[in-house]
Amino acid sequence: MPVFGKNKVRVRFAPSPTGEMHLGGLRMALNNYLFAKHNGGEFLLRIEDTDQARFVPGSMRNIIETLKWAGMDYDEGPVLNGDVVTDKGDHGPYLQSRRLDIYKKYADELVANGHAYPCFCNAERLEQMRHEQELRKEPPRYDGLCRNLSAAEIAAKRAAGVREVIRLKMPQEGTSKFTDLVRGEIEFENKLIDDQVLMKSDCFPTYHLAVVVDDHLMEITHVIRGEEWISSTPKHLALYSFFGWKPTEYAHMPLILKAGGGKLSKRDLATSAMGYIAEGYSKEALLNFVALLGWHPKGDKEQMTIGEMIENFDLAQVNKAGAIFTTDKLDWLNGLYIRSLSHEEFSKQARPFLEKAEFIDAAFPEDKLIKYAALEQARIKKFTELAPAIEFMFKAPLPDKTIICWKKQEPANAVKNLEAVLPVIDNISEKEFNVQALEAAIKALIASAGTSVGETLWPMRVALSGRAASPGPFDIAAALGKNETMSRLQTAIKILRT
RNA sequence: GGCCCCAUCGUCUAGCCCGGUCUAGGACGCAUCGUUCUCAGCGAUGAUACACCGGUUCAAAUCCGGUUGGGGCUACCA
Repeated sequence: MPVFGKNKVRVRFAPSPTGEMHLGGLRMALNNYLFAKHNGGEFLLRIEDTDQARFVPGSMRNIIETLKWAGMDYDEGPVLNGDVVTDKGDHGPYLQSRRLDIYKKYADELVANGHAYPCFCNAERLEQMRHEQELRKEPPRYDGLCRNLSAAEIAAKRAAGVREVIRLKMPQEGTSKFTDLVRGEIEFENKLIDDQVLMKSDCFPTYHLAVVVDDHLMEITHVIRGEEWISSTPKHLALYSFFGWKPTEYAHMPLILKAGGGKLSKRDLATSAMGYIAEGYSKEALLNFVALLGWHPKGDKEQMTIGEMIENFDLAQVNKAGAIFTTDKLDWLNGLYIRSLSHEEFSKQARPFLEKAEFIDAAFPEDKLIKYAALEQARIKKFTELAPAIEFMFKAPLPDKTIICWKKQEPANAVKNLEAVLPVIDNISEKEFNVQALEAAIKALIASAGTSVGETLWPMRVALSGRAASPGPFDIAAALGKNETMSRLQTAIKILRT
C-alpha cells in the first residue's frame, strides 16, 4: 500500500444538501472511497450546508442513505438517528452549519493579520460595478473599495449598521501554482484572482473558507473533487498559506457532460442515484458504470466488483477529458449482472419490483416465481422489464391466428401439428413434466412425422406465450405445468378453427 | 471578453510522461454470419478514430508552437 507522507490518507465526500444525490455525486463519492480504500486510508462524509437559500430538507438523509445503500461506509461523518444528527468520529461536527463559531474564529484571525478585510459594499453597488466593468470590457471583479478602510471608517460603517462581509485580501503579485494529481502543474496569476467573500453577511462562511478550514481541521490529505474547482484552488492555496497550514494534495476529476456537451445537471439526469435503482438497475452495475466514467483500470477488464475497483483504483489512470453520459454501457453491465445471478437470487431481487408494480402480491409462492422469472432472466436488462416480460405466464394469452402460424403456414396445418402434440404432452406424467422430457418427446414426434421443426414448435410456443418473440416452448411449458400447457394449446386450436 | 482545463472510433477508453514494436488496442452500441421455431444469450467476423496547421526528428497519436473546437470559472452558489 502506498503511503502519502507520514500521515494516513484521509479523504472526504463533501456534498451540499441541495437535492437528491445524483450520479455525479455518486461518482465523486466513489472516487474518494476507492482512493481511500486502495491506500488503506479513511473516508469521511461532510455536509456543506452553508447556503441557506439552496438548502433542501431531506437531502442529507438521501445522501446518507444512498451512501449506505452503495456500501460506502464512512469512517467519520454525520449519522442520523431518526431526525437527530449525531457525529461519528472525533473531528466533528460534520455539518458545516454547526461549525459557524469555528469559521468566525479563523475569519477574525485572517482580518487581524491583514489577510482579509470587512467589506460594506451592498448588492446594488456590486452589480453596478460589474456592469460598468463589463461595458469597459474589463473582467468583472471586486474593485477593492473596502480593501484599505481605516479603523475609524470601519467603526463608522458598523455604527451606522451597514451589513458587512469578510473578503480575502488576495496578493496582487506573483503566481499560485500547484501540482494536480491528474493534470500536473497548473499556474495562475494572483492579480487576476478576485478578493473572494469568505464570510457572508448572514455569518455563514462561503465554500472557500469552510473547505480550507475543515479540510485542515479534519486532517484531510487529498482533495478529490470536480474539475469545476480548479479555478478556485489558488484562493484555497492563499488561505492555507495565510494560516500557515500545509495544503492538501489535489486531484480534479473530469466532469460528466450531457449528450450535447455541458455540465450535467440534476435536470439532465432526471433521476437521482436511487432513481436508477427504482428503474431496475443494480448497485453493482451502477457503481461499476460510474467508476468507468473518467477512469479506466489497466488492462481490458471492465466488469469489476467493488473489491476489484478498490484494488485497481489509481488517480494516474484518470482521464483528463470530460466524459459524455450515455447509458448503453450501464444497460450492458446490468444485463451481465442479472445473468450472473442464480435463478433463486434473481427472483429474490426481482420480487420487490414485481410487487411494487402490483404484478404479484406478497403471498405469491416463491418457487413458482423462481420458475417464471428464470424464463426471462437472460432477456432483460433491468428489473423493471421483468413484469411485462413474464405477464403472459400469469394471464393466458389469446393470440391472433396469424401469429400462431409459422411463416406461410396454413392454419389447418398448425391445427394438425398442435393436435399431434396434445397426446404426447398428456403422456408425460406430472412428476416428469420438465424441459428435458418435453423436448425429448416432442422432438421425437416431429422426427417421426418428418416435418420441419418450426411448423410445430412455432405454433406451440405462440400458443403458450401469445408472442412472436418469447422464451422457448419447452421452457414455458415446464414452468406452466401440464394442465395449463394443455389448456393453452387447446385454446390456440380453437382460435385457429374460427 | 478574461483566466484555466481539455481534444484518439457514435460513446467509455488503451497508448502519450520515457517518439520507432500503432497499417492505433479493448469495451459498449451497430451490422453480418453461426447456434436456433422466435427473441434473448453465446460464439465469430466487420465498419468507424489520432480535430487542424506548422515545427523538431531518420522517425510523431506520442515532443514544441499556433489555430479551431469543447468545457469550467468569472456570485454574500457550491
